[in-house]
Parts: sequence; structure tokens; C-alpha cells
Amino acid sequence: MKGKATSFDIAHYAGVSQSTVSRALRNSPLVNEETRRRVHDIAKQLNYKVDKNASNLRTQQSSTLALLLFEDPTADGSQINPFFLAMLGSITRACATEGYDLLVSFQSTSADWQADYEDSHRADGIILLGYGDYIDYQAKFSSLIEQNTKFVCWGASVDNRSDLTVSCDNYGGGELAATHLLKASRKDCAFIGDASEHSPEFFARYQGFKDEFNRHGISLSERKMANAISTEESGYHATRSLIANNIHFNSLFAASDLIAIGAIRALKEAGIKVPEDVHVVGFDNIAVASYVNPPLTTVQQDTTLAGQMLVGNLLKLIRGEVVENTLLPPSLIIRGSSF
Amino acid sequence: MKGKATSFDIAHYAGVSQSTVSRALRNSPLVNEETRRRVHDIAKQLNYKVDKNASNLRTQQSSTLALLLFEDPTADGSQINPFFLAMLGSITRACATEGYDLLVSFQSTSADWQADYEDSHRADGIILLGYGDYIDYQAKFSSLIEQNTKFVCWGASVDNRSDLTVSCDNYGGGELAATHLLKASRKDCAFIGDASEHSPEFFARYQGFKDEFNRHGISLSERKMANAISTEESGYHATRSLIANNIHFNSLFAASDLIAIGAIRALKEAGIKVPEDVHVVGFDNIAVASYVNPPLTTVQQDTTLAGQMLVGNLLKLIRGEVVENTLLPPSLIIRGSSF
DNA sequence: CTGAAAGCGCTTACAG
DNA sequence: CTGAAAGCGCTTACAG
Repeated sequence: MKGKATSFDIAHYAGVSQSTVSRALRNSPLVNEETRRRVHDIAKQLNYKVDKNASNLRTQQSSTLALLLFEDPTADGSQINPFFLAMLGSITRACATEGYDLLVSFQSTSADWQADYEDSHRADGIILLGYGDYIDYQAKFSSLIEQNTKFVCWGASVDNRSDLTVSCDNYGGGELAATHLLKASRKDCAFIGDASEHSPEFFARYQGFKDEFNRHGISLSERKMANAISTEESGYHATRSLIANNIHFNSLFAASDLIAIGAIRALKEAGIKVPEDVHVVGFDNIAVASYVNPPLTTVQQDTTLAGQMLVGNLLKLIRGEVVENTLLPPSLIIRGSSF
Repeated sequence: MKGKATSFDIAHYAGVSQSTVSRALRNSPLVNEETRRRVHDIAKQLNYKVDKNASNLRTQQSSTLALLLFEDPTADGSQINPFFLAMLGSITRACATEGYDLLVSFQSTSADWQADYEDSHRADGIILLGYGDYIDYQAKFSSLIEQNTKFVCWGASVDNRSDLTVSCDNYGGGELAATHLLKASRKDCAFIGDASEHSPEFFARYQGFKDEFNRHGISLSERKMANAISTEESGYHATRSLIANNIHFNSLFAASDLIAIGAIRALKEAGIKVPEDVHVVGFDNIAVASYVNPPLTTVQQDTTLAGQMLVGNLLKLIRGEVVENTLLPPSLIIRGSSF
């Protein structure tokens, strides 16, 4: 036989019609058991696999989800944020469990990104993953919603009316970090990260943190905040600039682990000891966090559960079921950087 | 308009035939420039995207590559080896550059893995990524080759006759590590990793290392070798067992960075100082390597180039061009664990 | 430069 | 339980 076998080839060998082959392969109850078995046997012998393009075209669905991974354009080109890599892993697993394929696409937020995976029938739905600087893309998102594209966002709501979100309880995570530092009386705290509406996740972490401090009658100083995107490099420079400006603090909350790791490097370089002089708390609990020196105390996000919820909710949305925004509980992992 | 627009809708609005629309959208030179422009405008207005299922079915190709990521079943389920994650990133980028989509699938080597992406026309070719324990799967690979499936393997040759491989020069990398340790007169060396035909990459690293030692008149002791798969945990336990057996050494070469990191933990725990008492060299240069304490000396694999070569070679294979096995040069990154 | 028509390989309503 | 037939939305050889 030349080329791949088709259902017609099987029909020929099985002595039935192609329709019956199709039914048999899909285990339709309409088909006689013996016929079903014969068809399956022949299919196996011929190494037949249903042509996905044909079946997708016919059924108008793809059994595929697309993952768009948004990266900060200023981040180091070669390194992808390990937190998202972990998410990618859990999303892939969750897709496999549900019998879906996963199409992965990195999107540089600087470029004109494209989400035509559903329009072109390559995917039934889209998962958006990134540190949530979705503001600039509001227009694009609106059109996604208008076109009734099925998608779910990680981290932050894009358009509070109509999109679906799965996120960590970033506000609650900020509170956890604050409670921890307050317990150790490390009340003079710096914050590193972009606490603006451009980084809704970072902003929520900061808010929870700040509110908890406020409840203890302590207000965080604006002067002790430094802007940073989620890279080690950026955390390093932000912390350096605080030090260079003679800003003092005895604890530091970083909006992400990468930032925290960069901050620790800057502190060490300046002769400031962690944790003796400054307690440091990060966010994410990436794999590296336990290996840095000192090991990093951090607010953990459950990536396995996150992946399952993203995929699960998206599939519900595709099936037309009712879905609600999901908030996942964070947990504090205490390590050497804060005691 | 209900549902997605089709080329017939555009034809209707543009006042031309559907054939012309198809040609215009594909920028066929046969089409009148003004017609072409009009069709494109209308397509944009209707937010039309070519249905990939239909075009793939028609052209019998998918513009998609599949990446099968093999994991060691004994590895921690949640954590994916960071080296492969880095490869995944560079492969995704390389695919995007070439205009291909990437389908990602994790395969547990314990389970009966499937490579029907090409058979089912979901992908034009397959990339296999893993630490190369392909021996048990020889039969499966043979059938892939028989069925003329287009695939390229990372790391190690599967079937020396007919498959295509891109790999790091693991042997040369082993030599680099040996040369480095010999220069510091750390001649009493332990090796951690599976140096058997089940891990061809690890085996080659060990061979290069051993041969370089031999050229200096030093033979490595079998007693100073311990088996480990590529996890921190496994490296930790392997090293612990050496220590428990009172095996002495003043340097340690680990088959991967994760193993090396676990080894360092075991050494520290036993009160053995790195690098003072034992110099440690790893392999891969994963992101963590520079953050551990002490920072890890390691043999770097160029993942960016690796991704480009895997994708590039696979596409050549698909196009029927001549392709040869590719060996990428490693480089030594010297850090605090070895001086 | 354009159009009518065939056909890629399936799934499924319809008829028996 | 089975078969003949329509049709998913394209691409492209063929005819003009």
C-alpha cells in the first residue's frame, strides 16, 4: 500500500462499507460486535490512524487547545520565566489527561500578537499565560470576546465583564508575606516590583501586603518601593538603586522569586546580610528558590492545580457549561532568607 | 453573519469566485493586484482566517511539528527537568520562526508511548527529546522508521542506520570537564550518573572524561562511580551512598547539573566542603547552576542552537533534503564549585 | 487573469 | 445493524 491507509482501505479489507468502518472505529453501539472487532484488527494491522484534519473539518472542532505564553519583551530573550515553564508543564499534563493536544506559542508582548488559533480552527480554545500586563491589549481582548472566542486567562482579569480567569489569590499571598515579616518584627520593609495597574498580579500582592501592614498600624513608605519586571536582573538593579539612595530597611518583599533572587544578589554585594540584616520573601516558589543562598522564603502558587483549573475551566467554557472565575489559595514556604 | 466566515462569504462580497479568493489570499501571482487587495480587505473586515483543517486536508500537510518529551518515570512527577524546559523554549521559538506550530506532548517512558502525530496528520514531523534511554523502545523506533515517519532525536542515536540525531558533543564535554579537574590536580575523581548503554548521553560524557584521565595515566576507579538518574534526589542519594561506604575522592563529575546539585547537598551534609575538599563539575548549565551555593562549574550545552538545529534538520528531512547528524560543541563554564 | 469542478478523508443524517 | 450520499472548507488542475 502506498501512502497512509484510509477508512476506505479498511472497508475494502473488512468487506464492509466505509461508513461502518467509521462507526466501528468510534465504537458506535450501532455496530455489530464482531464487525467492530474485525475493523479494529485490520486498522491496527494497517497502522491506520484517523486523519485529524478530515475529522476536525467534518466535526468542526479540533480537540486541541492553544497556549499563548506572553513574555515581557525586556526580559532576557533566552530564558523563559521558570514559573511559566512550570505552568506549561502542568497545563500539558492536564491537556493530556483530558484527551486534548496542546499547541504552544510564545508571544512577545512587544510584537503584534495573534490569537487566530480558534478562528483558523486549529484550537477549540485558548489559554493566556503571562504576568498580566494586559492593559495595552484591551482592544484585542475585546475583539476576542466579541468574536466569541473561547479563552481563559491566567492571573488577572482582562475585561471584568466577560472574560474568564484563573488566578492565585495574590492579595491573600501578600497578606501571608506581611504576617510572616510582622511576626519577626521586621516592620521596616521594602517592596520590589511593579505595583501598578500594568501588573495586576504584582499590584494585588502589594495591596494585600500593604493592607496587612496597615492593619498593624504600619504604613509602607513609597520611598522604599522600587519598580521591577520579573527578572533577576531587574530585581538586582532595583535593589541596587534603593541601596545607592541610602534607603534603609530590614525586610524586603519581592513581587516574584526572580526579583527576590536578584535582590539578594544586590544586598550581598553591598555587604548587607540576608537574613541577619534583611529578611527577604519572594513569590511563586520556583524550583530555584530552595537552592539559592540562603534558601528563599516565598509564597507558593500551586502550579499543578492551576494547570488543571485552566484546562478544566476552558473545556467547560467550550462545552457551554457555567464557569466561574477561580481563585487558588497560596501558601507560605518558610526558608532561610527570613529567619 | 453567523459562525465563522468562509472563503465563499468573501467571494460573495468581493464579487469574484471562491477560487479567486483562495488564490488572492495565498498571494498567487495569477491574481490581479486590485482584486487581490480587495479580497484581503474584505477578509480582514470579516476577520476571516483560513480553516487549517480544510487546507491541511487538501494539501496533506499540517505546518505543525510535534514535540514528544520523554520523562524518566522515576523522576518527580511535578518537576520537569529544567534543561528540557529550556530546550522546549528554544524549539518553540525556532518553530515560530519557521512558520510552524508546535504540538507538545509529555510521554512517560513507563507507559506505552504513542507517536501517531504524523499518522493522524496532526504533525508533519516529530522531535524526540529525553535523556536518551531509547533502548527499550527500539522496536517502536524501528516501526517509525519503517513507516517513513519523519523524526529527529535529541541526544543519542536510536538506530544508527536510519534515524537523524542532533546532540551535544557529550564525549567532548566529558573531556572538557576532565581537563579542568586535571589542571587543578584533582585527580581522585568520583563519577555520578548512569554510565550504561541505557543513558547514551551520560555514557558518552563518562567515556570522554575517563579517556582524558587515561591519557594522563590516571584510571578512574569503578568503586568511585555511583548510579543516578537526572534528578537532584537521585544525585543526593548516590553521593550519600559513596560517602557511607567510606569512598574518598577530591573531585566529582556529575552527568548532569541536577545530579551535581544533589551531590553538593550530600557532601555539605557530610561536612565535606565544596570546593575545598571536593571540586564539583556538572553538565548542562541549567539556569539554577549559577544560583546554587557554591555556584556550579558545568559543561554548557547551547540550547538555543540545539532548538534551531532540531527544527531546521527536521524541516529539511520533511522537504526531502539531505540532512546529516549534527554534533554541537559544548563549552566549560567555570564557577565557584571548582576553584 | 478568472471560474467551474473535483477531491482531500472523514462523520452522520437518512433510508433501509 | 448497514450502506449510499452529502458535505465540512479549502487548493489546484483544467478550461477558458
